[in-house]
Amino acid sequence: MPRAATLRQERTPRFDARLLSLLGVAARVFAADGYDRTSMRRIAAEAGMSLAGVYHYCASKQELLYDIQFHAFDSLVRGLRECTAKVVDPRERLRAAVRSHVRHFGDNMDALKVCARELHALEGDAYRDVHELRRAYFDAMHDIVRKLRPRSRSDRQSWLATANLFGMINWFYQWYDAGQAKVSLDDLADHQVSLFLDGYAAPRPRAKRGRA
Amino acid sequence: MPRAATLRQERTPRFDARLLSLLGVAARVFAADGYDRTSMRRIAAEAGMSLAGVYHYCASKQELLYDIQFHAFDSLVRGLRECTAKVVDPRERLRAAVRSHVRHFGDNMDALKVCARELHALEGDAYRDVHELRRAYFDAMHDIVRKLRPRSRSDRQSWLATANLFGMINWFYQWYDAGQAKVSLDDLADHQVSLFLDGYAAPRPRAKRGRA
DNA sequence: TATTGCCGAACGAACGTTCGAACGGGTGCC
DNA sequence: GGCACCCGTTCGAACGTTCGTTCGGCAATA
Repeated sequence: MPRAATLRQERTPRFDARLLSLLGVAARVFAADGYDRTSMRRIAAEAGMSLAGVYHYCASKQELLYDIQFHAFDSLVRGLRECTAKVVDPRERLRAAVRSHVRHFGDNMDALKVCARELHALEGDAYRDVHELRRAYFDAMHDIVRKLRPRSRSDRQSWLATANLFGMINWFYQWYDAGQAKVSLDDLADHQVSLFLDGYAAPRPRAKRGRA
Repeated sequence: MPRAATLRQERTPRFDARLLSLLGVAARVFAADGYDRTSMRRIAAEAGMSLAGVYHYCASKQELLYDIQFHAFDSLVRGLRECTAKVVDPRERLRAAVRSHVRHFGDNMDALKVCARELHALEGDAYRDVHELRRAYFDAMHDIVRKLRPRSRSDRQSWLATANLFGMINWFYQWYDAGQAKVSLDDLADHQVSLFLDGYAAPRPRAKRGRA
């Protein structure tokens, strides 16, 4: 399966728009019911077309899943680069990164659920492609975390911290309901950054960086 | 489906042992391939029995999943109570709780993966039962977190912190490989507790509790 | 007429589950 | 001891359903 096949070879604008809409429907149903429990017939029905009609826009069910995950991580990586490009202070870089992540997935929770749960449903090159993108995204975040404590010699500490940071900012798909949320996405991101940087027991003992 | 049906009505010791072994095989395969992608034929083969033989020990595929999740959370809740029973210091209570959690799932990663990913595969009463247990476990951990800052009026802060703590200590099934791990489970738990309590930017600014 | 968009109908495979029958070691009766 | 009988255990074979995918064809558009 070529990388992002359906997204690369350009068709008519109408075709691209319909495909994008189809991917949105597929992501929603995959997120709600799980990839394997979702039938192509269900996707077709929710997209308002026939079963065979779906196969006019994609080659297979797995390609739908691949496109969803590839697109999600691709725009995630690009968003991270843009958001942190002009920020130099390490703590503010982290805040920008987490805000980008949380906002991105909060606005598009379906894709996050699919990415978090259905990587293993991909096979062969599709798996490798998405896995590579995930790795690139992790490494970018790891770099940001590493610069928080530049004098730390061992990479293990920063690696572990990054893994746990991802735990925080990825797990929220399990409990965050964008519809009736009591906290905004930016507030959530700030909470997570402050938790990660200064901990819960001592929320603001450090005067080094003034955040009231 | 009655609560833990197959575990409650006691059969011969041989029966119970074989069922327990079957549940272990099922958890392993579910964790590796996902609940829906796993066929009963595959479970039967890995368990060394015939397809029909599996149905001698369980009523359905979903009951296998239910028993795995119920047993996991049940022993998790009980382990939490035991580990924190005699600890009074709030920080040490949290450490004991996280150690219990990480050790429990680190020794039994299959069950954690299944619990984290396959709750929605349960239906009806089975879903409600497991959901209830999860809620009870979360509430117990929330109580521990709350006592870290007793003067905090709002519950929202502690609730958010607990949710993010669960993100850390649950997400590690995504990257922790018990086989070739560079850190022990207890070290990982300590790292997570220290990260949660004091943050990454200031690893040990508090002299209150001395951990070199 | 040629191409694109789309559909109804079907195909082969795999699925979860069921059923009837066989095996094998106890138990009681002759 | 020999025998019938039961019950826990296991199995092969099948059932009905659902799945992903394909194919021939029909409108509409250019």
